[in-house]
Amino acid sequence: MPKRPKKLWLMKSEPSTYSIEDLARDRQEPWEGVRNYQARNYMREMSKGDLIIFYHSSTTPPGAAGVARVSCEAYPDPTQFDEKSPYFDPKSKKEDPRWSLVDVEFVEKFAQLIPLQTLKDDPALKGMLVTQKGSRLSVQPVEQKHFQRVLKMAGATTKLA
DNA sequence: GCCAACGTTGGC
DNA sequence: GCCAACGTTGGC
Repeated sequence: MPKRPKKLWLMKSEPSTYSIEDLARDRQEPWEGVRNYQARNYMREMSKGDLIIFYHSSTTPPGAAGVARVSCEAYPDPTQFDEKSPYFDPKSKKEDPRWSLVDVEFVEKFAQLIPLQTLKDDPALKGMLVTQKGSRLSVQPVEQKHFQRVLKMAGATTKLA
C-alpha cells in the first residue's frame, strides 16, 4: 500500500451533545448524524490516520478544543436506518445508503480552548474556513499551515508527520 | 432569543 | 429547472 500524505480536517460538535472530554473518556466514537452532503463527502475522502481539529460549536466561547484522529474509512451511518434515532432518514435505502460516517479517536485535549475570536484575529489563519463568516459546514478540510498554526497556538504536543 | 447564511423541499 | 417557503446551523 502506497503511503499518502495525511489529510487534515476540522469537525464541529456542540459540547452539550458531545465534547472533547467525552471523546477523551470514550477514546473512540462513531461520528453519527451528519446530514449535510458536503460534510458527508468530506468524510468519504477521509482515511485512517488523518488528523482532526475538534471544534466546540454553539457554546461560549466557541473554538478549537483539541485534536482527534480518523480511525477508519467511511461506512454507512447506522442511525439513518433506525426509526427511533433522531437521525433516521426514511428516504435512505439499505442497498444505497445516503449517509456515511467515520470513527474518530481521541488524540489530545488542548490545555485551553482556542476561542473562535482568537482564530479570527490571527493573520496566519486568514482563509481558514472556520474563521469565515457564515461558515456552517460541520466537517471541513484544513490546510496544513493552518493546522500547524492552531497546534502552535494551543501549545499542543501533537506533531504533524 | 435573534437572525444571517445557507441547504433542502416541493409546487409549478 | 426555477424559486419561494421552510428548516437548520451557529455566532452573537
